[in-house]
Amino acid sequence: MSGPGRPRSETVRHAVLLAALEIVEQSGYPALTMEGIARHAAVSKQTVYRWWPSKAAVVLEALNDGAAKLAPAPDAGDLANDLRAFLRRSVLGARGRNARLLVALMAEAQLDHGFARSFQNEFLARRRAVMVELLRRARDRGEIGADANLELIAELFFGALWYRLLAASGPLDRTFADEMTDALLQLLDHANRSALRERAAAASATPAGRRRQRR
Amino acid sequence: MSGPGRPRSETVRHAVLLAALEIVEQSGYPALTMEGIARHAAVSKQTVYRWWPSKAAVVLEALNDGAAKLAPAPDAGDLANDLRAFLRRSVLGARGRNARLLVALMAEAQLDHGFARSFQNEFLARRRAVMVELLRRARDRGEIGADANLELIAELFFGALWYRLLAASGPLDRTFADEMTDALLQLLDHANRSALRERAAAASATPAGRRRQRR
DNA sequence: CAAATACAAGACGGCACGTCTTGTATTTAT
DNA sequence: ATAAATACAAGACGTGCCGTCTTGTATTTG
Repeated sequence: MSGPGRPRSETVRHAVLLAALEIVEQSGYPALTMEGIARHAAVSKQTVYRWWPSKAAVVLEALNDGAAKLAPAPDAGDLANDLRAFLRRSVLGARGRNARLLVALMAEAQLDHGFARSFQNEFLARRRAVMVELLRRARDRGEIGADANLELIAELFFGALWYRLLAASGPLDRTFADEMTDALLQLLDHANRSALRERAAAASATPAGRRRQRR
Repeated sequence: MSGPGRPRSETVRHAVLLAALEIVEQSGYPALTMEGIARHAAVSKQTVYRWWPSKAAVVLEALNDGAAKLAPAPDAGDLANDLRAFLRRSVLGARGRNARLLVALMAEAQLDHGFARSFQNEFLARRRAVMVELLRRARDRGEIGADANLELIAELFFGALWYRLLAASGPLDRTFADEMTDALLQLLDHANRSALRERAAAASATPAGRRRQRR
């Protein structure tokens, strides 16, 4: 399968990712340089450039490596509980060391168009997709009106999350996650009621089933 | 009033701000350097460093200089119309050249803690404050329940706005502004109804199991 | 005139950039 | 075994910007 030639060293790869994380931890992302990564990893500079086009690419891979696989959304079959769990996990996962890495990557994405593409496709869009999938399941179960703009709902959440990360406008705690959950549920509930109202208009009145069904 | 010594040259100040804008326009923010600013403005490098600590500070001043004064929120005495107008203006004002400057400044704020303070205090917080003030007036008129979390509402909007700017998740058009308006109005409307319900709840015990309470 | 401040011009060492060169190590195909 | 192909180490190289410093000139107030 793999052609001729010396295979890529997994040891080197890990050393580079680890070095990047350690430098960021000790000196902050702005102090991270390609040269510094190579030095700290005891690796040739050329080798770093061979596999990663920029320090941001290194950090992104380190971050994704740490998260291993993209955590799937909870699926207990109940919108309110699933959404609450997902938002809590997302909010709490964007603190501490991860917060430092995330804001650095978002900053870099604004300054490097090439990296921006990777970051949007391999990170931001995927996170939104997980949440939209969670919402879509609820919609298929009939918990949400078919007219709900799921993408916009996801954007509202990730927008607020990133805004707190980038603008330091407030804490990223469970209270924030739950306030967001309540707000989003309310928006979705409204869409649901609208849909019900329309459906009811056709087949006489089932008066105001204004309840999200709990299983 | 001003002490002895040669006064600061307003000509030089304008030349520096203009040079920064032109360089960003022509070559992009990453290509902007303190040296380049000085060269392009035909000004001594030392002079630039005397008045601005970083290129981001130059750009921020250029941006604020362009906006002249912070545009006040519309105040026609009607929440829905005022909010819609404000969001439309905010969204449309974050496009084109401004978009390039804004994302660059947000990026820089993540990499430079000193600049982050200025940016948050002299820009982000002020924009939020204008919107919160708009909402507060509506609350004083009784259009919004007294328990509504106005700061969170403002965060939802600016979060989504910045997310579209930074993550390129969708267009910054009037449709987006109006969708946001509808969503926020709905959240505020709910708060209003909650307040009414609580006031009326003195008479009847609330049966409903598991109601989301606002804090 | 003296003191104080602003500005011009440019030198300076330091550092990271990204590329290039040279040599060695490790794998596959013949 | 040999050749081809690829990975890696080590480091030189020119370029550009960093932020500071030096020297000299211009402009204002007291």
